[in-house]
Amino acid sequence: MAARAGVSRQTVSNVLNSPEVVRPATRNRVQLAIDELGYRPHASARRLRTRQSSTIGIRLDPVAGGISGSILDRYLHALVAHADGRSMRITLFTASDPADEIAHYARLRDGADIDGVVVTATQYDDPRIEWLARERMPFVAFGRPWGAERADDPDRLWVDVDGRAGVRAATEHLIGRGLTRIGFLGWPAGSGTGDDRRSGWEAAMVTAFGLGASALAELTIEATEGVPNARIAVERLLASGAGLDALVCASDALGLGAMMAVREAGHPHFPVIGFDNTPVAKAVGLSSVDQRLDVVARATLELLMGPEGTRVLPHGSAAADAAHRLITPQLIVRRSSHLAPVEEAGGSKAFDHNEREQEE
Amino acid sequence: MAARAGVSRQTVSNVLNSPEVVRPATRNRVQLAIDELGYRPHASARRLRTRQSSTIGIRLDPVAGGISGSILDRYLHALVAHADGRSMRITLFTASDPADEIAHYARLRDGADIDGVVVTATQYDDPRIEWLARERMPFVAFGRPWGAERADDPDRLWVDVDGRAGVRAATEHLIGRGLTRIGFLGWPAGSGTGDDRRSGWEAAMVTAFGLGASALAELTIEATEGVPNARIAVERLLASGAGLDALVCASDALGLGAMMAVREAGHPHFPVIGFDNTPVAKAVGLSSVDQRLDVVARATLELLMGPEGTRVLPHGSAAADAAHRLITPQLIVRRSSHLAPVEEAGGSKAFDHNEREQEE
DNA sequence: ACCCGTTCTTTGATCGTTCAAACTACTCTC
DNA sequence: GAGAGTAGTTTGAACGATCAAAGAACGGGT
Repeated sequence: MAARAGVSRQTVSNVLNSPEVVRPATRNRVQLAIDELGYRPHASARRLRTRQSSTIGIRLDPVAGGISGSILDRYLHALVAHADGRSMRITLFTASDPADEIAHYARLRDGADIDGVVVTATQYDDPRIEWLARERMPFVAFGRPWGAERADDPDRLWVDVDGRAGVRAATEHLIGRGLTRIGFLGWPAGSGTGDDRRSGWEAAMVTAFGLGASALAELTIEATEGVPNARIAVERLLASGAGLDALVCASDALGLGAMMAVREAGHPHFPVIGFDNTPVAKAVGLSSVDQRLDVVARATLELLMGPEGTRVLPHGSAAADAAHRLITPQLIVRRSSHLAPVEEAGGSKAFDHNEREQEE
Repeated sequence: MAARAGVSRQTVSNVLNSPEVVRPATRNRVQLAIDELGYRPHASARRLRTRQSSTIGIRLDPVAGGISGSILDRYLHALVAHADGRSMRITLFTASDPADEIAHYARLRDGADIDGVVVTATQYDDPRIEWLARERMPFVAFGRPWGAERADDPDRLWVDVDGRAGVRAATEHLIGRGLTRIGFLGWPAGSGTGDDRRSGWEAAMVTAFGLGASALAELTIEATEGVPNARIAVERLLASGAGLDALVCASDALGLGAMMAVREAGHPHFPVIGFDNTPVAKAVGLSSVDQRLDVVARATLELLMGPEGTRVLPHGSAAADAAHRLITPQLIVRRSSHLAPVEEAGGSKAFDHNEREQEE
């Protein structure tokens, strides 16, 4: 015990946890002894006494096949960095299905291993979220609850990226460059995220050109996620001779597939924009919409722990207007959308000037 | 306390930790009470008493730019899964540079937050490894210590992937298909990993065709990591009219760039093979060498905790022959290397039959 | 019956912290 | 100058598990 500074253990504890109650002179003396002896409180002892693990659990996805796998990765990185700033730690687990994941939640909570969880890859009527809410366990979902259900229930915290706004910005960027027949390559209707993104394109096209439903449908292509699917779909489209000026895509995988198809078909300047700003998009020069995962991660912790707090808030303590956060993403313009013969619109879009740096 | 089964706390503890010392009848009775009450030991209390955190720390890289970023991700996933099987948890941290990373090690160790660490992205004379060895903190490096230094020091545990063997297998696969002028697209000489991979190609070429140094040099292309760099280098090569039959590459990024260049130059069947088997390779049908990160992760824990153990072994307790593990990777053959007009060699190489499944 | 060795179970002590209450020293008030 | 109030510090207890040693139960041999 570092009571070598001639004070009691409790005073040491106070210096570390509530410095303001300790007289400055004493505080300095203790601090000096701490530095000198290199004393660090024993984390487990503290956690035992305070009944707080200061740890947040998150499931590490089994690398979701596609190239967008790195989204979670980047989000996780930002989350860990911000958590560190709040003296929180992140612990990982893996699960094979939602039921398994719930079992992990229960196990980790019962063992006082975690104070709360971050839920990713949310689905319609997600059983995990229902369970967490029922058990009154603190959590934040990355992903809105799609569908009619309680998206504004203050007991179900969530953060999400405003895909609609992002795709709208991408579309308007192309419109601003003088293009008119801008297609949308998205997933089959029915996925919340996909429909949301498409709605951004739709809004931009309707606003700019007043298109009707049939015109919009004509400009829409569907492909399930994956580079080859997109490639095939776009090849087919090109073969059918549909006159398109550009493509906005629901993901970088779709964007990459589209780009490969149009380039091979001999259109080196045909503009394509993806979504997610994955490393691959950067690598191949594909314009894309960046989710600003750093901002999302910060918002996640703000919901879970309050704006400045250093501990996880109890379930159900959020104000109605502080229970959800929708982050506006940012368009990153690269070669794939400004190589073209069309004049540069000179807008205020972000440019990616680092395009070649820091490849490892 | 679950002494509701009519026994003392210690007996409950024994049922959980050393069931063999408890009489079966008692054990069953206690187990029943445990299940019934849903009792879980308080992890922090146990950790305080046993002076073991049962936690391994690992740094989460700031997403290393390139498309190979997902390597750590997949390794991490496997590591977490295996750790769970040994009742271990993984905790993450981020660091801006080696010194910062070392500071994290010290902090986490002094706070009894971790029992050991896994070190990734190792370099020549890695300061982190020197520090860990000096402090006698348990650790395993993912990556051999390149250079002359003590690669066989039993105090410096490491696992790595045998890049040489992987590239050799890839090259031999092409040779088996009747190709002869097989080039190697690699990073500039001087990186341990890169030189190791090139040596596999060299070995295969020398064995098959008895090439000399100048012939080998003629077939070697250099590009720094990154899709565009590879693309440019290969475009240049094609323009210069060097007659090549196929390309083996040091990474998927190089492979992807090469593939884009040869496809655009009108060679849809020119075989290309990458390395790392990233999701992107899978997505675009690029043959690649898979690092078998699951095996690497298992080996990591075996070095850190012994073949079956459930706790981290003290530093320096490894036998000389159990301190390092070199994992042989596996060639995954896809369209990029077997579309060709050349006859299929009918070898025993692994095929990737899942190519389109489970894209999210 | 008695003692003895085994096998199984219980009892105190302890890990290192923080909580809650008690104590000390000092200042202020009337 | 006695009592009340306040700021700073110390003391005992507790968090919930495991360790080490002591105690109880049970057969078996003499």
